[in-house]
Amino acid sequence: MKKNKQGCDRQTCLVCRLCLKEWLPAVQTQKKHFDCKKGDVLFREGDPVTGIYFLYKGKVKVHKHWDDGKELIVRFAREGDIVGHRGIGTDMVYPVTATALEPATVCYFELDFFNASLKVNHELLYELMLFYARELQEFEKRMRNLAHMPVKGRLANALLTLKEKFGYDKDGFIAFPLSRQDLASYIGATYETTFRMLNAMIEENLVAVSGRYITLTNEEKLHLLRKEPF
Amino acid sequence: MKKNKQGCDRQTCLVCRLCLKEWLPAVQTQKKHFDCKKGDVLFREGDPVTGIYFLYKGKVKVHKHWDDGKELIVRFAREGDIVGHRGIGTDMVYPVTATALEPATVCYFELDFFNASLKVNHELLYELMLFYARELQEFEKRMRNLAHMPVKGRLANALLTLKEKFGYDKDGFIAFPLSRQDLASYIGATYETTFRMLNAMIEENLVAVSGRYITLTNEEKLHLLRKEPF
DNA sequence: TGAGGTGTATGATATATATCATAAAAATAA
DNA sequence: TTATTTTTATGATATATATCATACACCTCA
Repeated sequence: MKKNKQGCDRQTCLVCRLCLKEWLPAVQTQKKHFDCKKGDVLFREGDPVTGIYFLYKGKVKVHKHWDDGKELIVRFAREGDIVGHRGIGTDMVYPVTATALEPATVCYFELDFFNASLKVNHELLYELMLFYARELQEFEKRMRNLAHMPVKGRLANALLTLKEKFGYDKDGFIAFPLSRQDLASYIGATYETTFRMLNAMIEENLVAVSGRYITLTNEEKLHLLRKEPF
Repeated sequence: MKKNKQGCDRQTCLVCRLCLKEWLPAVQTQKKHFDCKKGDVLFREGDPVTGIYFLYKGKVKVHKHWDDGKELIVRFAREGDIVGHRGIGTDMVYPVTATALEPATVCYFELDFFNASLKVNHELLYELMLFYARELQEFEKRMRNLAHMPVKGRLANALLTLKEKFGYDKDGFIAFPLSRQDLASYIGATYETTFRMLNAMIEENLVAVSGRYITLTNEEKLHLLRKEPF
């Protein structure tokens, strides 16, 4: 991960978008930019929290480890998304690791400055609060699914969610390519089971796959697989 | 759930504690109080969000349902805790149900007033944001545990957490009595497995049980069961 | 150009956990 | 008090999912 000199367009991240214009000059001087290549780690679980990142370009996975080799992917982030906010509010160590899935550029704020920004910019603080609130809702749902929904349903659900969140690319595939392993870690299952389930879904013509690219060919049936309790 | 006339001590909930003193008179006129008895539902999953609750007295479980009969208990709340904040920020329907585990009294704010309070009271908003942040961290951890940790570990972990959070009562039991079923729903397992695991832990002298009251007799070994990856 | 890693692909087997069935005990209601 | 529901208690069985083992295709990098 090395310093980037070009900087950003000053309108991608929450801070640029929601701070008072009087505060923006401070933002410009404090903000740092970094480039990282595929596989680079922005921060690692257990590291002391130094600051907050905003993804300016590229894709990142945020994951939590277990027992060396196993992981749970907590979230996928893309352009504009905040990363590292999980470090706020507690132990001052990141509870997760963030790894670039492709070459990426990030905006970075040191923690003190970010906190100062929150104190000064009510709107920013409010949006951040809402962001947390929405994430919390999403996680509780995923958690219930993990507890009660079978792997196939979780997979269907994950694919629908990815499609809703990232849309299709020009070739008609979900604009977020994923290795089978990452898909498995995201739904909280092993590689093998995920692989088999995905194959089953291909057989049933629910999805079609080209390498790491996936597309949904029967959304209705996929919806049935993630049937809600009510 | 019926109206309570006595009111509260004006220092238990976040709103009372963190609002500007100029705002407190408004708080006093807007705040409503309710009494509810064991089993009463404060709000139900799917209900439109009308407001925010603070527990003034008693204990409440916050749970999410699946497939009629199955549930996941998302959180236990006691005096001073906020309940219903999960309704903020999205669909405007509660994503969870809140049920009293014993007779309880709650302070209630209509959503509009609560939002106005957030706009006016920076400190309140900041604390709420931090609260969400901490909850999010906790949930991600629980989610990873759900994905990778066996039931026994999750049970050990839950008991340790409950003890840390609620402490012991005067008889030396965790000050939060729970039915086996609720314990099971909390760790995301069936009643039967939870029951057997708890029995195993009693055999091994890790815990002791008296009805719905539990105490930890060997915390060290319990800690080993929830061994962290690093 | 080969070597070594990483992701893909499948079958065989093990096992943790859910499910089903049933009953006693305890709490709550009538 | 009896009646009825809820909670506790256990055994037998089923099954979803993990684990283990192995092979091949495909990058990439030295």
